[in-house]
Amino acid sequence: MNTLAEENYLKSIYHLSLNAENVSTNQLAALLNTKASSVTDMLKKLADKELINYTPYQGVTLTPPGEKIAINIIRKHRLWEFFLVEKLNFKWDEVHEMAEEMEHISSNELIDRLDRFMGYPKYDPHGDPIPDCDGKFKVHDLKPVSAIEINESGIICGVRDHSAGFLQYLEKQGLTIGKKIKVEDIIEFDRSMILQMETKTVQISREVANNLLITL
Amino acid sequence: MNTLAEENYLKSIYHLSLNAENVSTNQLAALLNTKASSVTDMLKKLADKELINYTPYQGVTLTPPGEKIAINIIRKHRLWEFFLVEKLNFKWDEVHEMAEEMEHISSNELIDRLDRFMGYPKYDPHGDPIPDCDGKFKVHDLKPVSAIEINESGIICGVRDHSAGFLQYLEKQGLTIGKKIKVEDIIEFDRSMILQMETKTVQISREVANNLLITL
DNA sequence: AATAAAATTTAGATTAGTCTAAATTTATTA
DNA sequence: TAATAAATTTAGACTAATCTAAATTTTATT
Repeated sequence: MNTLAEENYLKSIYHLSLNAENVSTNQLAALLNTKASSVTDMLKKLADKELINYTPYQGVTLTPPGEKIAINIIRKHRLWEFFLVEKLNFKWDEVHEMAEEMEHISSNELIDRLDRFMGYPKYDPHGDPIPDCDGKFKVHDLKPVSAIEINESGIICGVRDHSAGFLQYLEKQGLTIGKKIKVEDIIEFDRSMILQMETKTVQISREVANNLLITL
Repeated sequence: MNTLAEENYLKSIYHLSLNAENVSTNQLAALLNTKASSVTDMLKKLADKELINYTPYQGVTLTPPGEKIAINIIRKHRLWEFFLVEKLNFKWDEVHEMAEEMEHISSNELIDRLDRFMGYPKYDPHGDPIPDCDGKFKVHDLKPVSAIEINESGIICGVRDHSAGFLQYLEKQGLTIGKKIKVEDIIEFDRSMILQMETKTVQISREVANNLLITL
């Protein structure tokens, strides 16, 4: 098995890989709250284990075995988040830190049974897809609210920013997963958006619109 | 917060304290699968933190704060074991290793909610009492089957040996928590015992009888 | 293309937890 | 009670993961 630190590096490389071909040392250092020199050391170790492809100065990518491990950790993280919200009634902004610890519980049998216990959920409380026991998951393509025009509408299906502060703000505005919204107007001055919802109208900044994801 | 190693030492000291006033370095080394010299190092560290009372060569006891931490870890361990058996349908011999990891999930809010979710269970799958959120628990006094006479009876309420092998053996014989047994005979030669149960009669060795706990 | 800036790696040190081997203390026993 | 055995601690070393500071490589800019 891999150490906690190794698992966290693989997970971070996976996440950063979604936005860029090669993941850089500095990107990892920033995400992992560590120093670039520490990252370099770990990259060598992971490369020795053939979990990443590492060329000095050129960044890294995951090998297939490395990606498998990363996805398995993400599966665990999201299933535990689902458990915490659905079974223990935590709010969606409260579960991230706990799941950061729980994702390292090693047993796959445990996580598969947890999956069954909860009825094989497809999405976690933030709308992120939960990989199945073979690591497969739908990448339903979402767009930020900021990308749609006046009078277009969609259903809230995810967030880009997972910080507690952002999630709490959304909760307060009623902008939660599954809600239908329609763009009523866009303010020219700051491009903030006025959204029509079932029972009310809310105004959100461009920043918020960029981080709120919908399907049409 | 304390490290994983520290938590495991405190937990082990607690368990060993139940059988002896002072816990010795070698006892800890044996239980933790480590060397006496490693134990000494850790004892110094825990003494610095005032979690144990340590006098060189004389063994250790837990301080009140140390005991509180130990009991909290045991609470977590037993609640997770209960969860694994009751909600995820694991068998009683399968859950120990998983709970060894899960007991270190730090959030107390999480464990309190888990407790509520399961209806505040009083005993774990092996019959051990689960401390409540204030660390209190009943120490119902059990005796080994080997301590009762012919024609006396009792209800199985716990085990001394928690190894998977022993638990599997008990399961196969139907000697599980809650079952009523009566001593029908004791074989003089090896003091093995013949137990009358609801639907059948089983013979168990003295060794087994010593490790199977009942209430009268 | 030369130089400056940014990114990355290397070198050497640090901490937690562990180890072996040697030294010391306590317990046992002849 | 002196010698021996057992238990424990100390000394010094090791590994994983991190750090700072210096060196190197890549990228950007005149």
